[in-house]
Amino acid sequence: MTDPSPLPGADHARHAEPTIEDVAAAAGVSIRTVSRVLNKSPKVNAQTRERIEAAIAALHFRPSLRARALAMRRSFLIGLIHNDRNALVLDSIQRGIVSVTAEQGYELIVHSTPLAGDAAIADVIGFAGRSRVDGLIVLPPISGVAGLAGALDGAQVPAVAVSSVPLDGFAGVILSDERGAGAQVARHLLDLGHRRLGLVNGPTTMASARERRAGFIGEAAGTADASVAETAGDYGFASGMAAAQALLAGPDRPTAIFAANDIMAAGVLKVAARMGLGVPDQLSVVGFDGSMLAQMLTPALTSVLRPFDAIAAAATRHLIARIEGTALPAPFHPTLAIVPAETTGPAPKS
Amino acid sequence: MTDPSPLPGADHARHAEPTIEDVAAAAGVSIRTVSRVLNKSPKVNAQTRERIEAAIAALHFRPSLRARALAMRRSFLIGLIHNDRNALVLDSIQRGIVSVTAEQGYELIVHSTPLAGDAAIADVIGFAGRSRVDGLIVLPPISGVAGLAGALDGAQVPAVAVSSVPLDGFAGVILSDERGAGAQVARHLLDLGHRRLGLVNGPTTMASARERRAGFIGEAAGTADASVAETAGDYGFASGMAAAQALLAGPDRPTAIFAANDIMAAGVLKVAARMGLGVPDQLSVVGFDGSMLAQMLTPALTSVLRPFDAIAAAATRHLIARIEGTALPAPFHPTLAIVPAETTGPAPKS
DNA sequence: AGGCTGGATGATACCGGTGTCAACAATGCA
DNA sequence: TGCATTGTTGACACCGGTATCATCCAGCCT
Repeated sequence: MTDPSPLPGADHARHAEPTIEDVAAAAGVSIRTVSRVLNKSPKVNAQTRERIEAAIAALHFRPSLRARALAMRRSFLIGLIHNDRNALVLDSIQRGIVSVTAEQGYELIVHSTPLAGDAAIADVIGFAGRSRVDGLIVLPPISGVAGLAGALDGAQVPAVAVSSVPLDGFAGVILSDERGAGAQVARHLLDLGHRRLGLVNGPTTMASARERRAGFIGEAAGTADASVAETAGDYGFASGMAAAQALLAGPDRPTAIFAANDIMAAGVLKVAARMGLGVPDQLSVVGFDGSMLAQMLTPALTSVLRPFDAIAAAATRHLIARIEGTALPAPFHPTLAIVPAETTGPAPKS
Repeated sequence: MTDPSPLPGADHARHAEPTIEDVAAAAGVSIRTVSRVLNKSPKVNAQTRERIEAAIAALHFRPSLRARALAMRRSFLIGLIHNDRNALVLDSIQRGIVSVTAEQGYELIVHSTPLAGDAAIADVIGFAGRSRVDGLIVLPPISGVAGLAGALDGAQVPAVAVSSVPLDGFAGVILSDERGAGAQVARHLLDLGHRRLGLVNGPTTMASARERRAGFIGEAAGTADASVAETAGDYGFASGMAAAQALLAGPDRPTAIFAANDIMAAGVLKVAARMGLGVPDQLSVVGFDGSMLAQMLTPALTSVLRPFDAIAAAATRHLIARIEGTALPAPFHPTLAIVPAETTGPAPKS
């Protein structure tokens, strides 16, 4: 059949994986027909199909992702971009992504960039071009970098952001009620009798942080004698401590503090301890994310649980649908629920 | 040159990335010569090389990883396998890996398996076969699964374990002095005057945990009136709490507890707080890993710092050297140093 | 019976690179 | 000047799949 040329360079092949040709020979058909079976084409005789499937099983044949990718001009690779140094939830997110990619025939390729700003954009575009991913999943905080979505769009790379709210340029895939969650927290604290509230904001560049703030402040405004003292935070531990120090310095310090993520809340707890403030007796604290950190802190942190694995899975499904041009799934509305733990209690009498 | 056949199926190409052929045309050479430049072959005239490199730069050409992979029968993909649900350090590890893969022309592909035991082995082998990775990096705890190394070996997949000590079947790539670190912890506590020591072990199936224990107990044995009470742990938070409850129940409770990782140490702190034991006044606690959790706890946890990013980078370098058949780098000996924080202090008088 | 129709299958080009080997020019040496 | 040698370069097959198109074979119609 083929040219009887001596095979060149000897066979230093490590894998010796069977190829589609081996399957075709075993089943007595052409490779094209095997290919049809692999792609579930309906135009194959039932008996032929069975014969081929038997051969595939017997040989433990797995089609080479890269040969297929080359021919189809698609890589079946989904890229994940992250640059968070405090990625408490990275594991859940990857688990959620892989659960979907595995069932849809994709693989997850990860790029963790140490850069920020425009350099990060260049790095991401370079990664996408190099690895030829079919699509990209972008995590905060890099997903909030201005211009990233536009750059990806320009490079024709489908991308979704694992973000709770629509991000500039990114499609709104996950629509969680951050505002409502912020309101829930305020309501929880108000119901416990707190009136002087403290807020440690997330980065104001992030829409989700702004939403949480709006919900929290809006709910508090509904109670006449309630007030909110705000401080800036950047989701980092140090910023949580700094914010707490600022909030707790004066005489009319808040009796409850809401931090926009668990990490900053941990910083608040540390400052409270140093100041000798009992939690929750003298100060209540609420975090956000429901990460494992919340449970591991002492006292256990009251926090708003976000189902990261489900969120990541939904983002992945959306991305794959976009890549394949199939019907887009409806936006995913995760439930954000406050999980009361040990850091919230009735407001002190004083 | 080529057949003037009408291009089929129209061009629904999304990327429109330039190919090696475009570069060759722009530089007025054959694709083979461009390929030589890409592979840094010395057999190219300096002027020709410059011309080609200029064309590459002008066209923003990036060679397609998958075409190259197909031709070279290598994927340039390195797989990372993890199954830890409490991956506090996953981020550092991925950052360390990517810092090396990026500079060596590889990409990182991640598989997170929800399975355990033999099913996990099958899952990993399936992943390796499907994605055709050139090599695999395996994280604990799945790296400790009996038979995994053998299975990978049988499948001809080069693999390294990011493990501190030689693991059954895996090459000893990282050789950290876990025993010495365990001894350091004991010494620290003995120097502070503690004599009744508690130990929350890691899984006894893990060599690194056994080493830490041996070092800790060995060092304590050198002090006549010192004693060590041991309990079992599985690196999980709940097991840390359970162990602490067991250790602290009796009348002659230890005045210092060493937990084999930070997560279990957090559990110990929580139990101590519930029992009203002041830390470090009545009880000292030491963790292991030096994760960000240690700093975020209150009081800040004394822990043994492990440079996970450097460890992961070293493992990656070793793996790539194995893949490419170049000289293996010397085993990496990371320094494990105890970082005193707020959870250790002088033994109580009593 | 002959032509038409549609389903099943195969031959062959192609995806974008690399490996092999031959062709060719320039150089060194006798 | 003739010839071997070295340095550059290109033609072509190939990696393992998929896409296009042609072919073959029944079954059906007039």
